[in-house]
Amino acid sequence: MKYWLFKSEPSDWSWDDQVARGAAGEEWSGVRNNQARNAMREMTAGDLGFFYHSQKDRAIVGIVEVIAPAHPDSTADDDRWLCVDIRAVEPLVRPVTLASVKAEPALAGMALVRNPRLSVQPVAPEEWRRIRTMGGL
DNA sequence: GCCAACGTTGGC
DNA sequence: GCCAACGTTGGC
Repeated sequence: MKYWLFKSEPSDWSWDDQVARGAAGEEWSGVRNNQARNAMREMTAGDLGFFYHSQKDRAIVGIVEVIAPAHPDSTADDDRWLCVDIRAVEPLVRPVTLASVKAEPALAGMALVRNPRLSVQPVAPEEWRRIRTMGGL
């Protein structure tokens, strides 16, 4: 079981959009970055991830589950890009803001803090537990 | 709206 | 293969 973080602009694809897809989930398509692609390649069905809103919100708002491992991204014009399928599991009771992540020394190593532009990134188990707790779960 | 950080492109 | 120029992302 591994943990991840998926970043999205809510005006583009929001947590509410994700929830609306229900158990069928949705392809996490459109990733055009090698590091993010490599992260998705390591995912297996059953892995869990945080759903993060960038831009105006800047907060982790929910938990998602990987329901299909990496496969070619049909929205790409060549075959080197991949996507996984994810479904919404549950929202955080309280969103965990980027500011509160940055304020927590134990989370200073997260890619969210160190490399804000990486849209799909791994999360360490201890980071996962801490953010879940901060989010009221 | 601005700008820093990063990735990609293309000339050499 | 290097590196300058450019485009994009995302925090502020």
